[in-house]
Amino acid sequence: MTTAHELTKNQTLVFNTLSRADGPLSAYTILDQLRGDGFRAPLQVYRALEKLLDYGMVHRLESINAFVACAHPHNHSHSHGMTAFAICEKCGQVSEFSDDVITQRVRQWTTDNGFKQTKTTIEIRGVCAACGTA
Amino acid sequence: MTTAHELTKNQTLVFNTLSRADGPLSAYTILDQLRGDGFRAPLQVYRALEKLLDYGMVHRLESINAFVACAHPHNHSHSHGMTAFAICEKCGQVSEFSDDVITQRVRQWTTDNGFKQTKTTIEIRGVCAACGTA
DNA sequence: TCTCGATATGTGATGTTATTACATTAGTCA
DNA sequence: TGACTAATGTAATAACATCACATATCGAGA
Ligand SMILES: [Zn+2]
Ligand SMILES: [Zn+2]
Ligand SMILES: [Zn+2]
Ligand SMILES: [Zn+2]
Repeated sequence: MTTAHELTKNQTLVFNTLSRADGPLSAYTILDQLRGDGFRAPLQVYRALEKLLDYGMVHRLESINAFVACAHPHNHSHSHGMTAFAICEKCGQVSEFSDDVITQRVRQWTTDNGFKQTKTTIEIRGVCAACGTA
Repeated sequence: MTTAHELTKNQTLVFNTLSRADGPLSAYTILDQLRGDGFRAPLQVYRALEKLLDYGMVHRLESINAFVACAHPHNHSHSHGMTAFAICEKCGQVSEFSDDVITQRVRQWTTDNGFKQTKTTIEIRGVCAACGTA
């Protein structure tokens, strides 16, 4: 079901920047990294991000105003469930996972309450195993 | 276990503003509503919000950069579980709830992965029952 | 091939959200 | 009193995001 999306030049540049990064980047950090490629304005980044988010290739981390490449590069659908993120406040590493039980419980609540969900954000802030023992 | 906190003047003003509102407010909206009470700068709002968040009297909605008074005004602890929010994109109404199963599953993941969580954000965006049938 | 419409891009200005830095005021307690 | 802490006031700045308008690119059909 994974549709291959033909990325435009700017989308490719932004996606590659995120893919190479070892953690989430802010839009302005991406902009700075792409100055050498001709990027001059935030909108160039935000427009590319908008598409990449649509395609499911990138996620937005609401709690830190940053963006990260999807951890499942060959399966951009996330068709079955909601995605959760654990964000380390020490090293910035993000772990992406999904949990069917959580997905079901959220769906249960929305069903029970007549709420039509369009997007769900689950972000766990804290300290990762590596940083916790360091 | 609910500790009564003595609020300062600014904290009281900000909390009352949020309590009277029928939905979440941005810090700058709060500021505007408090101009008549002598508020002149964002920091006055942010400093009060910081304390109110500490006390658990107010929640920050990460996905919309806004703040809302806790829906459980006489029990600011949230001691037992994580709080989730359903945010209507039509009318702005926020429903606050907590689900033990979700809390347990998140804890399970963090335990399994050695992740020390400090705060967890769960926000469901969509359309509430009232707006969905309107 | 030409024209049209849709999509993508370039650019400056502006809007929105949050913090830094420093000065001042008010309460607490030897 | 003096010394300390918490709270407040204010200006400036930083960080994040969008609007408005111009230009470019590309493909479907006349
Ligand atoms: Zn993903
Ligand atoms: Zn870490
Ligand atoms: Zn609450
Ligand atoms: Zn609604």
